[in-house]
Amino acid sequence: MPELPEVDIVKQGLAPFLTGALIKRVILNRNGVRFPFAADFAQRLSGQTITHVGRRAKYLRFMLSSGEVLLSHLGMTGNFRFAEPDPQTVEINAGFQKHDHVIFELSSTDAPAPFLVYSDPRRFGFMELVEDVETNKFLAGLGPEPLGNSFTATGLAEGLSRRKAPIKAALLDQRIVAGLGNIYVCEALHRAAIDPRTRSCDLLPEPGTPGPVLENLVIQIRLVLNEALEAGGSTLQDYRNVDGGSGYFQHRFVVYARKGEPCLKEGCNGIISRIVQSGRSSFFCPVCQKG
DNA sequence: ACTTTGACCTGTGCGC
DNA sequence: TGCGCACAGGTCAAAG
Repeated sequence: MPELPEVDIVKQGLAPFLTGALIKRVILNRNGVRFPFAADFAQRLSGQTITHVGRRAKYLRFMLSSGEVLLSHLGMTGNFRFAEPDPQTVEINAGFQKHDHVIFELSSTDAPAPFLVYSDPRRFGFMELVEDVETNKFLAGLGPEPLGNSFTATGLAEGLSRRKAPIKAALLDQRIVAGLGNIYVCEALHRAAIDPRTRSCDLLPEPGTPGPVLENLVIQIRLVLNEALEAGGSTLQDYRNVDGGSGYFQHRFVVYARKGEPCLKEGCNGIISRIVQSGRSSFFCPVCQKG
């Protein structure tokens, strides 16, 4: 899926066109994606104006004039695009594609096309209308934004201090830090020279102090996310920005998907390994990534 | 309380 | 060419 940088690029692509746009109606091409849509989902959206488009962790948040918020998670393969209906067809949803599940008809002065289409082949994403963002179950337990001021080495140390799970699994846990996924955890751990199998609690020199290793890890997480943002995110297969374009950060992966290739760290002669942790691939250099 | 595993889906690429 | 298998950016519920 889109991780934090990709979701943010989507937000940046949507915000200029959706802010102030009126949702004239919503067409659902199936009952739900990952979760079923509420029975009145389309009806509650119709007639609303989008007042703001934001992001929290990997969630998009569309603030509505009603005060409700449309929460959208892209899962692994979710994407938004603007589309024109086929003028030759009578049916409103003709001309759309197999996995176009939700179609918003907009009244917007400057959107590239009058329809905003949510497409998601694997249907791991979901959309939900929430009345109170503060108490929403998906948002309530999230950890700090990794690019925000509340993400600190001290706070990270607190979260890891009693954890015996590998650091790889802990950084994927959105309650520890919110927005990282498999790619950027692999890349950040390589930059920080940390073996992904290291027990989280072992990264603290002593309980209560983050120490230089976690201080550096925080810096490296921020760096890799910022570099990915500047590159427009990473495109593997499905991820596309709102314009249908690719990101470019995949060309700058140092470990992810590089099994068997040489480590690119200056002076390191290691070969990138792939192991499975918590059912996910971890790529790392066994030579320069030590606990 | 913490950790791991299975489940949810479709598509793609590879070996045979 | 076709088939089966492994794998893919995520996260939740259930089981250990």
